[in-house]
Amino acid sequence: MAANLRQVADRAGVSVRTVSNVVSGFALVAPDTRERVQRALDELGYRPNAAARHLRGGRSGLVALVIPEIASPYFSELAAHLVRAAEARSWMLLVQQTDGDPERERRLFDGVRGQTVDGLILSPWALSPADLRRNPDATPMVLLGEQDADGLLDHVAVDSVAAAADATRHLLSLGRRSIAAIGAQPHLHNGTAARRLLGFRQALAEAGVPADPAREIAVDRLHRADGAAAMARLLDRGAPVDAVFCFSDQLALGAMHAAAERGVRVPEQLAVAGFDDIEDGRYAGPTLTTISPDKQAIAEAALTCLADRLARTPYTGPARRITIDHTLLVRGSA
Amino acid sequence: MAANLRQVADRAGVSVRTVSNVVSGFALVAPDTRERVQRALDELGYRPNAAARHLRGGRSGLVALVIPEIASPYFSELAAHLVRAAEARSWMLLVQQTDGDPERERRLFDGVRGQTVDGLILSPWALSPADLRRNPDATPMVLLGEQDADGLLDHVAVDSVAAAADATRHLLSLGRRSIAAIGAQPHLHNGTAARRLLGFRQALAEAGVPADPAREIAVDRLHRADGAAAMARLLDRGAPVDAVFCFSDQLALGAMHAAAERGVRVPEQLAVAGFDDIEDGRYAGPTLTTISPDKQAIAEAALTCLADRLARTPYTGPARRITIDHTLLVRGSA
DNA sequence: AACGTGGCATGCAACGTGGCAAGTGGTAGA
DNA sequence: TCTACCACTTGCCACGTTGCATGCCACGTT
Repeated sequence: MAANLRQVADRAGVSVRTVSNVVSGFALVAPDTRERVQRALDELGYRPNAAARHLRGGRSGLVALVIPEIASPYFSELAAHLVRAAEARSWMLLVQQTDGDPERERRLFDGVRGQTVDGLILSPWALSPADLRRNPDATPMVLLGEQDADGLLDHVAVDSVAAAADATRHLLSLGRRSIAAIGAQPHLHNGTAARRLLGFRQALAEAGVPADPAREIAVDRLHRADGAAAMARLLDRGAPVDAVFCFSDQLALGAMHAAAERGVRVPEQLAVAGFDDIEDGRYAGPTLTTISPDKQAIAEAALTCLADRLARTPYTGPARRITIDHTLLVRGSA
Repeated sequence: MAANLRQVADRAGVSVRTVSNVVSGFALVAPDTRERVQRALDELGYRPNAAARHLRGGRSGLVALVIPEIASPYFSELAAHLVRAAEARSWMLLVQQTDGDPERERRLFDGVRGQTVDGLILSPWALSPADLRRNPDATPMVLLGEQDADGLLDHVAVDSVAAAADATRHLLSLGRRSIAAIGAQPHLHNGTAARRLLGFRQALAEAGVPADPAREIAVDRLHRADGAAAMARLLDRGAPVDAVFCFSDQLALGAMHAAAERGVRVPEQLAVAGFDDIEDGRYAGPTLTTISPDKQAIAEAALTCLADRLARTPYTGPARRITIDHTLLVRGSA
């Protein structure tokens, strides 16, 4: 097995080049020659050598996805869409995780490229805009989320300001006025958290509800445990809270868990809204009201960006900033 | 950028071969030469060309993970461990999903190999043992789960019979006697489901509880929705059920959801146990009692198998069947 | 009969790297 | 002074593929 073009060519009595033409199907080959070669291909079980094609053609057929954590439901659901969308474009998806570590993030950001992958889909966590701008080679790259790199890089994201405002307005529409936000990340260059906080504040301001910094809870990570801890802090402080907008569903699920542990009823005493529309939220008790980004559209848009950049290499056109639709899904928790 | 050995060699005033020696660090190079070359490497920002190395050396540094769904929490958590374990061995992980489609499964099983990846980690869903045995090239391969391919392929799995029996015995120890099982898959060549059913039956038999086929519910997939539907069928039938062992946590979470919808209290009226120990279970209401497989150990074992096979290619030694430890985690649901 | 054309097939070269074995220059010992 | 040896360096080749340019042949035209 592992026959190469030369062996197939010998067997079919033609040149290597002709076999290559048959395999790629593009060049001009006489029908009977084509058939003879095809038979040899089948008999020997020929499979194109990816390494040689990569070396010759400069394309690996690989796209890297660099994210904080693949085990996080939002990212694993997104990865599922990306794998499918990539397959439709004859790409395969390489998954790398940074574990939220800036050093690893920088290393992967620099390292995965180097002719290994055709493109890079990066969800930055701690990298600063300055880090991001430093794109040493011409590897096409798309950023997920709103990192505000001065519009120099392709971005795909929902409008976090609008979405956060939508969620907050919904909580306001329920008559809640003591609304907290969980998920601020002032210590990170994380445009996403900052923009969700902005949308939250805007909606409160619109409704004439005074901002209360004590109700804006920062978290280190976006795990359930962080949401639970934040909720616990909020409740144990004793200040009135009748609703909470969490910047991710994971945070929201953790927050609901902490509320349940303290006997606080959701949604009666505490309305909870999340962000991401992960599957768990649909089965939580109560089911989670959330902002649903169109994940399939994100995947499609990201790959389209890469494909476009790749088509005209080196394409140094203006960065694209693609905004993806979102929906407010009202369920049981708010 | 994208300098190659030749350019570095020209700059350093040495031969390509010497630069290669410096880069790989293995051969004999005079200290001052090494330093000079190193400077040229740094100045030009040299990065080894993955394609050329792959072509020359036959190793791509890639391992493929072929699973039904990356969005499924069990698999995404496992993938997280695999990415980390792979990185420790200088491998990168390529993720492919079959969506439970036998045709795609077969295609990926055959197709990903072909010199593209150094190894294959496969979690078969619908492929028959006969399909699995047909390993056309020598690409090292590890199976996750118990597919019973006559011991011809490397396997890594927990002992599903023992684990299912452990979970069932726990339900029995609570005094429950009307115990159902959700997750049978008689229509698939799925050794895992079959073995969990076997363990379930064994534990019942040990306790002298008669087997009741009507309490063994089959499912098509392992999603929450399947668990919810199965639970609904079970409850709506009106036959007494005071406990249920689900073959996955996703099924269990769905089942708990369906129970809650019908006002059935867990664990008072219905004890629920799952399998997989996914993160959601730790935050469900009530928290989910489950069998916890050591996922990190699975990841390590799978990669070790691949590495061993790869080290002595073509290693046609006997297949290894590695059994991974599991623990029963007793939490709120049972 | 010589020529041009178009359909098809082929040889050469190169992508960047690393194994192999030979080559270089210098030093120590005979 | 010659040789043997050592430490270091190098040229050549092959991995499998595809772009390019060219070769060959048959057929129809002039």
